Amino acid sequence: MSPTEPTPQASDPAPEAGGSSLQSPTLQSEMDKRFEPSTYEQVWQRRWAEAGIFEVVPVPGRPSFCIMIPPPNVTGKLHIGHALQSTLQDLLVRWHRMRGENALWLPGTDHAGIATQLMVERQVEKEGTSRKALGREAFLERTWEWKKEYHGNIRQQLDLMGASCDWTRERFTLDEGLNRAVREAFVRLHREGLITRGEYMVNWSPVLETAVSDLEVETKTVQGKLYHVSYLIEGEPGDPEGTGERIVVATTRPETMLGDTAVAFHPEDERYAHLVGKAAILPLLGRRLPFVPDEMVDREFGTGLVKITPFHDPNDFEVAKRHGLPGISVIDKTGRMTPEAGPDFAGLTREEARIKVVEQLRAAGHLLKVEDHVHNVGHSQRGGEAIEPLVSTQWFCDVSGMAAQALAAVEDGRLRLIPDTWGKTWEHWLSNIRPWCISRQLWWGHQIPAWYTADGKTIVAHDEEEAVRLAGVASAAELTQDPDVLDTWFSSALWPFSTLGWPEPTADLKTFYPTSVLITGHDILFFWVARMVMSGLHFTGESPFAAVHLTGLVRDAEGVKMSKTKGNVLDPVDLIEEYGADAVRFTLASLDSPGRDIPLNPEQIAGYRAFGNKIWNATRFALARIPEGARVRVRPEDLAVADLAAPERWILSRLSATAAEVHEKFETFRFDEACNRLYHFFWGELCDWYIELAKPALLGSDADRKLRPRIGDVLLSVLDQALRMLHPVMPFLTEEVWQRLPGREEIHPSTICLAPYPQANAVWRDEAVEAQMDAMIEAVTRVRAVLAETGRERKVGLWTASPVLEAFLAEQQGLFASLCRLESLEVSSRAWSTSDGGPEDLVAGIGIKILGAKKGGDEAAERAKLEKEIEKLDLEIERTHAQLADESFLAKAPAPVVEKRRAALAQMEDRRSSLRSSLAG
RNA sequence: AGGCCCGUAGCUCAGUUGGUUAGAGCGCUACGUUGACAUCGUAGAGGUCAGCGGUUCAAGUCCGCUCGGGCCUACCA
Repeated sequence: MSPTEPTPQASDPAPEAGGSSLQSPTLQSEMDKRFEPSTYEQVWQRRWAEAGIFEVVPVPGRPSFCIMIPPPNVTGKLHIGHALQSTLQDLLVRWHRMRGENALWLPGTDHAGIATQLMVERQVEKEGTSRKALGREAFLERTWEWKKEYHGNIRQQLDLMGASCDWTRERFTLDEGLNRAVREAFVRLHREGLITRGEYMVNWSPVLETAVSDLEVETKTVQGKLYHVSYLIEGEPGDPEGTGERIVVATTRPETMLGDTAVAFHPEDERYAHLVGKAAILPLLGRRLPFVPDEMVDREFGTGLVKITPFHDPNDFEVAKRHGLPGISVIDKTGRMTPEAGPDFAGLTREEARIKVVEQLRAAGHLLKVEDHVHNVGHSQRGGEAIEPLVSTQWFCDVSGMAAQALAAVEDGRLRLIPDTWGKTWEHWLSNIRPWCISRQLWWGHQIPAWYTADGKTIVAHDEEEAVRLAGVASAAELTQDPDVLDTWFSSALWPFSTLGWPEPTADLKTFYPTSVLITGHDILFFWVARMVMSGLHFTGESPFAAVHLTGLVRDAEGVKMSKTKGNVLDPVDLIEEYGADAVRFTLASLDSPGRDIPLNPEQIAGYRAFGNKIWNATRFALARIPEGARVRVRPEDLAVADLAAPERWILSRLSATAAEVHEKFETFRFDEACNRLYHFFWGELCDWYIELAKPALLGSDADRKLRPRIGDVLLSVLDQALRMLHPVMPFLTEEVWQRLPGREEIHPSTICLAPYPQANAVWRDEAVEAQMDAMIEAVTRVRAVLAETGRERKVGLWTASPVLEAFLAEQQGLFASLCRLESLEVSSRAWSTSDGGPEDLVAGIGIKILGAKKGGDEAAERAKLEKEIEKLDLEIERTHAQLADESFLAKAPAPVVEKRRAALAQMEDRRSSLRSSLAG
């Protein structure tokens, strides 16, 4: 906010800060010529933590803003994608904090069931033991130890990034409170009939030995084979030789034929209608396979006959259900063949069995041909091996009703997806959703709150005590708890409210729920976002956040996905070490444009580090050169524009315009454009122009200074507000530099983190001075260019037909000359004549005449350049003439557009005549 | 198989509801070091906006098709 427009302030210093400045040791020393982020970044992070300024004590009456961190894997390491997401989350939370809101960024970690268990398994295997040998209790103890050991890593890395999380509210998906929420959710869903236990076909990972959900299966296209196998048709009873008729089925998985119980064909397939009531004989095992007609079969594919393996293929499972066919398990949970596969195959792996089945089929003359065949095979996302569809008893959650709710929430705007192109994907997935298999045969996770009695009853309860009561047994000893744990995403789905104390109606829940925005990668839209929305709507009646900002994937400089095997992984910790966290943050934020992946080039980070150096040095210059007693001004009357010279009025106007734009860009999650505005304001407008315009007064005599009242105050105040505007993106540098500004303690006594965010200030907007300055800037640039090209003596004449502009130029004559390093400058109201010699030009209504003598230079090249420029103008003038002669353009285009074209035409014609006289002279 | 996104300067990308001669950063070229910054300054070169067709007074922008790249979803044995 600007000093003129007070809003609720976060300016009350945290008690620990004691109202005094948070001193950084580096503040004691002179500012070095170069900035060195590593000298102050972590110093500030520690100071801020010690002062507790990110610990939220909600102030009643203020708006709340809350972001839940997408909890990283507790034993993991932050990758560059986390760095991007953390940057954006921190940016938003710092922005809202500076706007005086109750701004909470709640950190935490995820127990990440499979991933963590695998890591610990690998560790104990290195010690020569195994998970199973240790037993559940001992293994879990090891896993908790592991968690404790690595837990601090995530915080440390977030600290490096400058994350302003409230660590007093940190949560872990397996901690007591969240476990309570998980049990509550499970019991409620069960009592509503949405969670059930049953025997169904699931995606089984033989390596992990657990069921996984549909989402954890990745379909990969593989080059496989299609085996054509001939089956004999069973003869009439009492006819042991059979009819001699053969049929041919095609399969990509011959080993599953050992579990076949039928052969299917399309009900309308004339070729096979006569087979109804008959059966085929399964080669190798001699099992009788009835023929069944079923719509599932595609008549065009293969022979139009499909072998049915109810227990090892999801389609076949459905067919078998429809026709009452039995199923036979021939593959077990470790991926080996069962005794039911027959003595020749029992104990073999799936792969070995395939080879042996094919061998035996070939030997028996049943293998007709083998074709190459490209098909899709589901693979385990974690284990990497082919998923085995298996029938097993699992817990399922019927999410169809919740999915409809989630769909509606996006449709009616309670939840915004950003960018909104994700709406279609959202709709497609949610309207085709299937029951969610939520049980996992793992140990690390939330154990399912279900108990079994000796006589086979299932009791679902919040805890053992309740289970004993409900079961009507004497003690827990008579009950066995389900050994399985819940899918990790089941607890993550509750994250936005379980972290705030749900199911208890806590103060935090009231203050911060629903949360404001979720920032995460689009890769977990279904895994996590959709499930949070579903459970949020179901349990709280509200979307858990008002908006989801989905970021792209961070790629390498060439746009290639980062991967360890390619060796193109950029580690945020390394990048911070080399460039500083602020530069990394600025880069990531400025690359976040909607719906795009993010190519990260270290050269670009270096560019933004240079920007940091620019900020550093601009401040260093200001502090060294401002007049005695100059200070940051807070109140508007201290910087009344009426007293100020044009450059001061101009930069304050630009500052105000920038604040308005940045506000709009942050509001709409256009972090890239906000960063670009900030960059261009600071470097392009403040440094390149305003500071240059200030130099004659700051470095010159008292007389020079008299012409520029309050110049020091203006420079410091603009710096102050620019730093505050930049703070959410570059927290460390802005704090380090801002602390040195005299008078900044009136903005906030201890830290920029709690200083108000600058807002547009209408009294500073000055369209007239902006127009005049724009014209001057254009003219200065043109003069520099002409002088550079022609190598003339630096003597220049300006003229303009506009009296207002002429007066302005006359007033700024000294500055104009200094910006172009001119020896002399004349300003007049009339054009110079060709006889005055020298090239001329006309930009933004200002005529330019070079009055200085030739000092050499390539005359032919100059003429060629002029000619080219005139040619371009000719073309454009001709086009514009044609357009303005077009009746339909004049009739249909809006008047302002026509007016603009007319004005443009006049300008182009004026300019052309100027350039022509240059050529003539 | 269906859906989505992308194709703009050497590279990576902006470009709001269609409206001046299409922008930025990096890279490149020339010049510049009387003290904020060489992590710098000044200026410059560089684009038939993938292609074709359509709508419109007007298209990088809207529509259709084609080509090229990427992603997601999907049970064809």
